[in-house]
Amino acid sequence: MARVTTSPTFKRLPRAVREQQMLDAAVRVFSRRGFHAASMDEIAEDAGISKPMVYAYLGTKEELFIACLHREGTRLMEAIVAGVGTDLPPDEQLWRGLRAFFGFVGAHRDGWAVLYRQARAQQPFAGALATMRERMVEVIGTMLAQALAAEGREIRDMDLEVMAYALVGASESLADWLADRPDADPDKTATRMMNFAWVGAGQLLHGETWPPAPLSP
Amino acid sequence: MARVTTSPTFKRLPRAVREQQMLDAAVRVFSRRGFHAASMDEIAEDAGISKPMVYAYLGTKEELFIACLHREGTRLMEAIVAGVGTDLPPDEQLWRGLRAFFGFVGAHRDGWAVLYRQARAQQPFAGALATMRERMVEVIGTMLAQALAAEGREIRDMDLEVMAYALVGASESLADWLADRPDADPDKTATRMMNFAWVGAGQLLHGETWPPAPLSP
DNA sequence: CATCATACCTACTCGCACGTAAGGTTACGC
DNA sequence: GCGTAACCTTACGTGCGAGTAGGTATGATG
Repeated sequence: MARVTTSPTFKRLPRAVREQQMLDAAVRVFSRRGFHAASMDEIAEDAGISKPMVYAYLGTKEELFIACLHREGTRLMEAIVAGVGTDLPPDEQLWRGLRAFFGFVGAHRDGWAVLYRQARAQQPFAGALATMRERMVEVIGTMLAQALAAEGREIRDMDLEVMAYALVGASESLADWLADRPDADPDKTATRMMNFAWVGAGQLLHGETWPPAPLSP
Repeated sequence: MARVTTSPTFKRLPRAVREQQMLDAAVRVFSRRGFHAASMDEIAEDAGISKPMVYAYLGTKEELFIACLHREGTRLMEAIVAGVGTDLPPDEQLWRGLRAFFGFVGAHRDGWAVLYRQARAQQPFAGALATMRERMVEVIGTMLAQALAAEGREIRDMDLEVMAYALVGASESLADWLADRPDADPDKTATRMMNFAWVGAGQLLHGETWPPAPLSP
């Protein structure tokens, strides 16, 4: 069938490059439309390529979404573990983790939207996301457990897990807050989160803050 | 066209009753399938009624979802304001709010899933949900502001807002945790949340807890 | 008992978007 | 220079599900 095909003859690129472009486009489109409302046509167009290429390289819509999820998730994890030094006091570790986390979200708002806002809701992906969250909860849990061990104290495992969940949840919520406010500063957000998580609302209301800065630096 | 229509001739019910049945069904189906994967046919079938009735009473799929959102949201809000007494010390107020909140989620897991897991992701509804969350944030913010005023202290508005967001976010996260664990106890979850939010991770690790119960009652 | 409104049904239309068949075109090795 | 493989296209087939047309029962009111 195909007609003369050629308009101004676009550049041909190696597969690896195109794949990244497609993933970039997919993340953008999924992020602003949602999984279902996003059409493969729009993703292809946004990537400057035609639809069958997307199918040829990344497979079906679901597989494409999984690929996005995987890439963004890996990036986030890497950013965090790179930020958290080892062998530091627990509050310092937490602080660095939060800084890295909010830094990432501030710099990759689309990725964040795909990763959490979308994946959490859509049935087939909730599992994959849950796995990622487990890992984060585990990381935080381990950190807290070490802090406890250093003090020679003990808390039930479930309490630790719940605490880690609360921490992760609060962070996710503030990440949403941050993602919706382009002018907000990731570092300030991290500071506020740290104050809330470490010092607690009760002490915070009494004027206590996490060392050394006052509540609003 | 229509055939003999009648099998054993089901009960005819007044509109108000059917509407509630439909909403019940819609919440169930939306909750387990997600907005898009849910079909109007399945909702109708689950409600024990045929599709055109749904359109006649509740309108299009979007409108139906909005109706679910509205009903569940109102119920949640009512449960909370009923729980929070007025003119109590702030920690007591927070504690009661959390109890009511987790109690509601424990008893209406489907409603919770629709309200948050779904609405947050789907484009057209994010706005409506955001409004509801604003209200909650405002309620909490006001509460915190009163607590501050009682102490004669002051914090920037934005810090209060962020703190409220963190609190709401942590609660949502634990609500998810709770919704996924049928055997978990809402009251215990509320206790853990209260400890985390009020006392803070730092003090918690030192063995401090919120009065009067120890960490795991 | 006629009449009207309300509850309720079966059986369709129709568009959208996933996924694909079949065929062009450029680049690179030999 | 020539084959062949990788890149890229247009133009479909197809299924599913939102929404509707048009008709049937039932109960209330005169």
